[in-house]
Order: sequence, then structure tokens, then C-alpha cells
Amino acid sequence: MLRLSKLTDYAVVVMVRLGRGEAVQTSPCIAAATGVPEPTVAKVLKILSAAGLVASHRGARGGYRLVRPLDAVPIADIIAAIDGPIALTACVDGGTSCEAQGLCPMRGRWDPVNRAIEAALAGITLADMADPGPTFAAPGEAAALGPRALPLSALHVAE
Amino acid sequence: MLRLSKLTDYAVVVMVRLGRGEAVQTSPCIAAATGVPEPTVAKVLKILSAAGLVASHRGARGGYRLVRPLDAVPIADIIAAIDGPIALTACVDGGTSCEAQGLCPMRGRWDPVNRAIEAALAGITLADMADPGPTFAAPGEAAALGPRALPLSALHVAE
DNA sequence: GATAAGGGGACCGCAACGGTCCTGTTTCGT
DNA sequence: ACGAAACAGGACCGTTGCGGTCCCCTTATC
Repeated sequence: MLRLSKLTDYAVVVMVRLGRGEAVQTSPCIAAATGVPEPTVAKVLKILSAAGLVASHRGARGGYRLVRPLDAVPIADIIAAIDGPIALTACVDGGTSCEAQGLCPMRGRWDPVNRAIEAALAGITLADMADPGPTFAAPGEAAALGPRALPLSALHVAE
Repeated sequence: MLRLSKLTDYAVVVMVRLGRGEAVQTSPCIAAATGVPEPTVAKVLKILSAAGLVASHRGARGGYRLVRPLDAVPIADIIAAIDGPIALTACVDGGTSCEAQGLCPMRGRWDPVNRAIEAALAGITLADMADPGPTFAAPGEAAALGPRALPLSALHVAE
């Protein structure tokens, strides 16, 4: 299914959340606002921090803030931070495999595919995924929309 | 890593092999020619046959043949046949999940990403991944190329 | 009728992922 | 100076899906 890790999904939610409200937000606060379990939020933020996508501030009154605005963060960066480099097969990156056989029939063949995907992902920013805009849906309105097609901001009413 | 299943990799190898030589080839023959284990080749071919990408002929002197030429088979078809529909997250296809929470913050947000990837994969055909052309590398030449950048035809010298 | 080949499953081991928790270390507030 | 708040980093399992193999049945040719 071209599996994308669930953590990446959470990372987008967390990043978009960071793009709103206070400039510096704590992970418990983000967890409460998004509905994502707090340990998971913390884990995601640690990874994003290590990747340089968010900046952290330690100690009391600490928290995280965005380094770049949402429209300057391509989705490819998030995927690369959580799931590692964008490569469809294990044969194309470090190249540690395929040594046993000595001859991997697909050597380098997936490169154009990987480049095409990378280009596609580089053209979409987090702002594109959060574009419902500044209007927040009220709880009643969100429920009226049914289980499908809920805007990203649906969970933000909890804030 | 945007994991793509290994079976898909094998499927491309098998399909490209089917694009060469005899029109109808048996799975043991393909296994011997590509170096892929025979049970795995058979499994891949069954899936490809069910997806309509190859046609099968049962009985003695049976085998498989391509339905469409390689340059008419986008890589997206192979991925869809092996890995299922191209969708980065479980939330975008059938939509059976996220019912427990009732509110999935990413509802529909991944759609543009999925469409971009699908478009990218639809533009690359199997012929693009097999383009070393009619010239087959001799074993010595293939070895001289080093562990990297081996052409797809490298294993076909075994035929 | 014997044989060769595909059809359709079932089966099991393994590795990766999701999710949680624990123990530091740092900084702000009192 | 002390304590609390919050990040840093890693360890820890359960689960899930995948890779790989094997079996029996059906079909078609010789």
C-alpha cells in the first residue's frame, strides 16, 4: 500500500498545530489540543527536533516552536525526518544488501521512480495540507459534516 | 522509508523478463533466468495474472505472456497490483478506521499527496526501467562495473 | 492416460513499527 | 538555593504485516 508510517501522519498534525496559536507550545499542550496521546506527541517532536524542523526550549516554560513557517516546509521533509530517506526499495540507498547474490537485477532501476516521487512530495507544503483557513468549525458544525471530510481543524476546537 | 514491498521489485524483474525472449514462458524458466526463487516467481505471476497484467496458459506447454508491451505498463499498475491501491495512509481509502475517535484530524488531507504520487508513478513505464536496450552485458563486463549501477540485464546472462 | 504447468490457498518465522515508560538534564520561578 | 516543569535519550514489548515456502487441485497437451 506504499505504507507511510503512522508517526508521519502524527507529525503533520503536530506541525500544523505548532503553526497556530502560541509561538512556543509544550508537548502536553499539543497532545491535549490534537487528541494524539502525549507520549507519542513527545516522540514525534523529539524526532522533528533532531531533524531541525522544530526548535526546542528546555526547562520550565519550555516547549517547541516552528523553525520555518508551514508554507516553507515541504511534506517530503516530514517524511524524510520520520521514515528516513525517500527510497522505495532497500537496494537504492546505502546499498548494503544484494551483496549475497552479487548481482541485483534492479540496481539503479528504481532511481527515476524515486526521483519522481521526491519531486512530487517536494511540491506540497504543510500549508497545502492545512488550508481550511483561519475559520474554525464549531463542535456542532463539525458533527454535522458527518464522519467523512472533516477539516483538519476539527480537533482544534478542544483548545 | 516509504516502504515498497519486495514482491513489487520482483514483479518488475519478472515483467521485464517476460518482455524479452519467448512470448510464452513458464515460471520455472523465469526463475532460472532471473535468479529469483521459483515459488516467489510463481506467487508474483499469480498476482499479476489476477490483476490482468499477464495472461496465463494452463496445462502442459503452458506459461505466461505479457498482455501489454512494457512501454504500455506504468509502474503504478505494478504497485497497485502487488501492494494494493496507492495510498499513503490507511485513512484515505476505504475509510474504515478512525471511527473510534470519531474525529480524524487528517481526513482527506493526504489526498493531494496521493494524487501527486500517483501521477508521478503513472508517467514511468516498465520500459523506462529496462532501457539498457538489446545489448546484454557479458559477465566480465558486469563485474567491472562494480557493485553499483549494474544494468537490469545483468542477471539475464544466465539464460 | 500420464505429465507438465498454472490456481488457490494455508502456513510459519521474522523483522519493523507503534506505543509506552523511565531516567537524566536543563531552565525558570519562587 | 531549591523545586517544579519540561525536553533528551534511550529501553522496552506487543502486534502486525510481510517474505517465503509448501501443498493439493485443476487444466491442457502429448
